[in-house]
Amino acid sequence: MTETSAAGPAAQKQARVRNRRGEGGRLREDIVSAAAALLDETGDERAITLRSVARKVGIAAPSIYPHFPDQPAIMLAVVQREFVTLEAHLHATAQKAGDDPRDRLYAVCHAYLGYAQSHPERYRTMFGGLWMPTLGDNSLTEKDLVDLGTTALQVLADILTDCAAAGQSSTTDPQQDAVTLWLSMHGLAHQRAASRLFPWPADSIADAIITRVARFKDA
Amino acid sequence: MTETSAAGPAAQKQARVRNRRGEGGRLREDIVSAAAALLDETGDERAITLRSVARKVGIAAPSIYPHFPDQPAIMLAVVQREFVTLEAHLHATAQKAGDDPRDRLYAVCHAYLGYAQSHPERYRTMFGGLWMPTLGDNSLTEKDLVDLGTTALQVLADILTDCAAAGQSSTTDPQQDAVTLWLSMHGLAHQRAASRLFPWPADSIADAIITRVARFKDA
DNA sequence: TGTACATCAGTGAACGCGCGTTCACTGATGTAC
DNA sequence: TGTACATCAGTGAACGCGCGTTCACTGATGTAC
Repeated sequence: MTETSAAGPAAQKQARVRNRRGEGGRLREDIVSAAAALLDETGDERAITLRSVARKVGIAAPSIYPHFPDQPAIMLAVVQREFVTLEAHLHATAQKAGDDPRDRLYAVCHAYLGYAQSHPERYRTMFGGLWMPTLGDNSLTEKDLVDLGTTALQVLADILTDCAAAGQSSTTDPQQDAVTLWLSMHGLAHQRAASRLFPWPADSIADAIITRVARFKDA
Repeated sequence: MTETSAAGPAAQKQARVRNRRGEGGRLREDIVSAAAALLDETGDERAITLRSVARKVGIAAPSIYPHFPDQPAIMLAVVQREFVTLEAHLHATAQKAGDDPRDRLYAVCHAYLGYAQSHPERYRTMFGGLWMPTLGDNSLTEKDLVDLGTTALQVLADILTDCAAAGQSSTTDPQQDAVTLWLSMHGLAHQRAASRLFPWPADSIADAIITRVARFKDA
């Protein structure tokens, strides 16, 4: 989860060189990166306009149109890419965490919370719901939205199934308990992303939630 | 939690009559009500502009200024009023729920979730964080923001203390566990408010969370 | 009781700004002959 | 090998719109005399 590929040269001022013939599609990636960078910098989805993104990339505003039909389409692309990044991060964490399912569950949950904490603006946007206006006013489809995040949820469900198989969790419905667990993590992650002013208790609060919601036997 | 006082006559078209002398302050309430109504209707904070609020109230745009210095000040007033409503609702629910602390805790949690479900746009705005731009760009102070929601949290903490005293919960730190419980409820409430498309499990999910996070002894 | 007047509760026109979107265009570059 | 040309990757000017904000104003109404 480094920043190297995401921010890139799109953040530069105006030294942008035109893509070679046949490589015009690269601009699409630059546009998405610029929008993500703008989100990180301003912390406000409202700052992501067609014109502000174009300025950030270093192109004229109409140059967006061959790549995106409207502003919500850019937001969707940002959010989709960010979900892929998050899910890859969770998968990698699960791999590294070793064979014990319980350890894996803790590791993945903490990785999830860590992502939200290091990219609060992106997290807020991904789950905030504001970037997706009324369907029909724009180019977004219902399927675009339903698909988001299902992979991340499945990672949790799979590990919870392993916990049950290993006799570590007393869950009888890992799929449902994974949703429950995610919802609890989301409450913590979202409030952290939304408010620095909240009366935060000890860091161990995450473990306290995981232990109990995952039905670990020593809870 | 009826709508009678909140929506009021401000929703009308253009039949607005000028307030009597000395009662100009009433316009302030009408402005807040109009902003809340606009939020319910559009589901989008971005739709709440000085001009759109003025149109909704049936006044000229500059008439806002004697009552609010800027748009964030209107948003703060909406959110503050909504928190007062929510907290009154929780208090009333706790009163009605009777003497058993455990029953009271379930009742208050369900009342909280019910509020979020019946006013998803308001809930999202109250906790979404988008309406509060960088402090310093506007008339909002840090204290304005910290104070929000502390009463609601205290309701939970008080009941959890009662649960412990009655031997129903094994919590040793009701204040911290109230925060934990609220964060879990918030995850559920916020995701409900943000996405109708989520793969929602059974309704009993709320009880499953409450029982375990509140450390009820039969969890 | 009548009347002058200060105040209150707003209005209406105007400004400059950034926005999304359109249109005709330009200049570099790969390709067909 | 040279050259004409189609295509690609964008540009620049312009439009109408809603926004926040300013300014001088208006007309009703309560009040002092």
